[in-house]
Amino acid sequence: MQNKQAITILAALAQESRLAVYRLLIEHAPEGLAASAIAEKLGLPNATLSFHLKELSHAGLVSSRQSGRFIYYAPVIEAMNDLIGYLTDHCCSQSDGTCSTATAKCAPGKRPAATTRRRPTSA
Amino acid sequence: MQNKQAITILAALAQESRLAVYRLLIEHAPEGLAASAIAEKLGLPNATLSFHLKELSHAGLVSSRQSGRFIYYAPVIEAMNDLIGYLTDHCCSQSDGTCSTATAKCAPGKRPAATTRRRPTSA
DNA sequence: TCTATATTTCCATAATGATAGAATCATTAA
DNA sequence: TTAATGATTCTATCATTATGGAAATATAGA
Repeated sequence: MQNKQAITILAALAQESRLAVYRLLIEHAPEGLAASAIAEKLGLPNATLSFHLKELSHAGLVSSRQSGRFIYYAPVIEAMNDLIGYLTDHCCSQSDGTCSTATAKCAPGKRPAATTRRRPTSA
Repeated sequence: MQNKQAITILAALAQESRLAVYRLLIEHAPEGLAASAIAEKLGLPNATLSFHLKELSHAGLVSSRQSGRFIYYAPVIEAMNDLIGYLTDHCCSQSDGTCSTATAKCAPGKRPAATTRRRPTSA
């Protein structure tokens, strides 16, 4: 993943409403949700939501498909994976050539689906 | 990790100069670099760099320590780990209670230190 | 067609973020 | 104390992003 692409994705997620939209879509993956449903669930005006969906879309974090009068938005897991990969590749010391401590923390072998969970210090 | 904290960190990283600063510091972990060295290496005016360092600092992504007339900035790996943890916890479908596909991608068991690397599709 | 609904674009406004020169503060050495 | 250097804050300016009402653009059903 390129630097600029990472910045685009980071910026897309670094906004309260957009992060909420993305997380909501994750909860409804892989089908996604219609824009109207998102707007209602998050209490966002249509125009505002549309603006944010465009941002997320542009960043490649969500995809859209039309179904009748509805447009369904769904998360693009791969984009998030790429971002996590990018961060993981740059989250640990590279001066000594290894990622010893950090890797253990960054990429634990197995993890349960959790909402409020601490990173395991000793994976 | 809280939502707002994640947004703060994401916003701190979602800026070209700041991401460059952070990556530079990662290359020089754990000692870090003096502000002057960062400014020189990245070609940033002092005032501009100081502004960005404050942002990174505020987000908890870097720490600073004074040494003589120099102030050394170092990356806080834990903050990045927390962010990756947060993203990992929300990067995959939760509707079915599992993270099957996504987990394999998000959290590969072991990975080498790489600069330009693709996420392994089959971990 | 006409109507209702879903969504986006347009637009103006407000809020926030970035930039960098100049002034200021802090530390050290002479 | 004075001078030199490292770093931050002050300040003004410019640029970007967010907001949301109103108008415009689809789509589907009557």
